[in-house]
Amino acid sequence: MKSYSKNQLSRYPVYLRVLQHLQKEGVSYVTSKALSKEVGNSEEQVKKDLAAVSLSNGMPGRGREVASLIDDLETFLGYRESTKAVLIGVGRLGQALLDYPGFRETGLSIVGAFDSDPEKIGSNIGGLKVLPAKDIATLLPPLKAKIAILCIPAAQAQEACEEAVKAGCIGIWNFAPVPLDVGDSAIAENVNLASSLAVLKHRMKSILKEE
Amino acid sequence: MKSYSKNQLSRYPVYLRVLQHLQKEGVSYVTSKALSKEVGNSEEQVKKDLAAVSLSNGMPGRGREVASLIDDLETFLGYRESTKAVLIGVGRLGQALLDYPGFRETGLSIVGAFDSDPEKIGSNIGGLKVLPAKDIATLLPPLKAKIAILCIPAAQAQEACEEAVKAGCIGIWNFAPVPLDVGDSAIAENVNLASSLAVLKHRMKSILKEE
DNA sequence: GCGCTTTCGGGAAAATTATCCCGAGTTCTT
DNA sequence: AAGAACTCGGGATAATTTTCCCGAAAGCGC
Repeated sequence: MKSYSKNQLSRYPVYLRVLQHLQKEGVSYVTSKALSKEVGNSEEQVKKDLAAVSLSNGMPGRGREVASLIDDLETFLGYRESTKAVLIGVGRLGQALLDYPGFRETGLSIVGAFDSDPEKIGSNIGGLKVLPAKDIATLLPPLKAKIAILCIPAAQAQEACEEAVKAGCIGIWNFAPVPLDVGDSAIAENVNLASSLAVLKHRMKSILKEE
Repeated sequence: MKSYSKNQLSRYPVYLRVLQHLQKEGVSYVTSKALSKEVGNSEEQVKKDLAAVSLSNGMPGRGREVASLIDDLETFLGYRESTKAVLIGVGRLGQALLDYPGFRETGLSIVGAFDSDPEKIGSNIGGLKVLPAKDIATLLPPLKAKIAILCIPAAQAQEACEEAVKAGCIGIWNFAPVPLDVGDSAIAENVNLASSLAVLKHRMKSILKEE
């Protein structure tokens, strides 16, 4: 079976987003070249990426059918099937994620929220009743969530991660800025804003120097 | 001059975070092997990464000095100097970022907030008075911000991006899920949650299959 | 219908990134 | 104090990722 690098996987949602936008504008065929302009990658990379997940072929001289590309990408990315997740840590960031309407179209449905703050437990945030974090072991399994979204301070992340994995989660979406040890029975994906910012700041230096 | 790949740059804040944690625990020397265990990368990669930004050498048989590594990393990452930024779009996510205390230690200071919602304009959020987005052209330049943090819906991102660049920003930290065209005089860095989630979901498949 | 242009597909080459490996120097153990 | 065990640094090797390139096929203009 084909394998996909992290970078390559990251590009697919971008293609999909652009294709959906094109479709809304009534475009029904698109060339790799045109798509590469939109997303900022090279034409060859777009071609290889699409060929790797698309069942249909492009037409020489015309391009690829937008509708079937969207089909293929949504299927490949699992947008068509629902994946259940729980959110751990209902702070500002956690609330922002609960509120984010875009998750629905990616097939992610947040079915539970946990927090350790007594003031928040029991309250209703984003349509979910906040559950006590200390009872994850008993309250999480019945929710059948496969993903745990960690929006808690770094100091508590490892512990929460372990509890979530024990409670049946196989994916940890980690927004805390620390590396996690998830063991072999789960996957961790980190969203590290400090890393993203480091890349931006370093790239900015080259512009400052040129001027 | 040495160049750094995006992935490599992303790793440095992770090293730094772990080193700071070790220092708090009273550790003064660390080996590449020990550090590699903490961050989950290979030992060789850690060695190369650190050698690329560190002025000091490690001691065979003993490792590297934690304090000087922290020094070197903070300097390299620009944590020691303040970088000014404005935030555009004070929704849930924007407010979460305004609130995030971790930015201060990375040298990022948010000096202004813009929104187009009349209800929000003029209100005080996170210690900043929200300014009208339509007046970015005149209100942004005096703030001397080099970075614009875009927390707005996809449909408005490109326009806001162009305004920010025109107003003097050379870095666009884009939280909208669309690729931006920033021209040659600026750098864009995307935080695309859909991409991150796509990576996680795809990796999770391998675990589901094994069982 | 017939060239001309465009675009695809995929093999080959180039570039980049990560890993392997070994000599040299330092600490630890006995 | 001498040998064993680590660890660093950095060159060499391997793997991966990206780019280059060309034949074939489809659309377009005349």
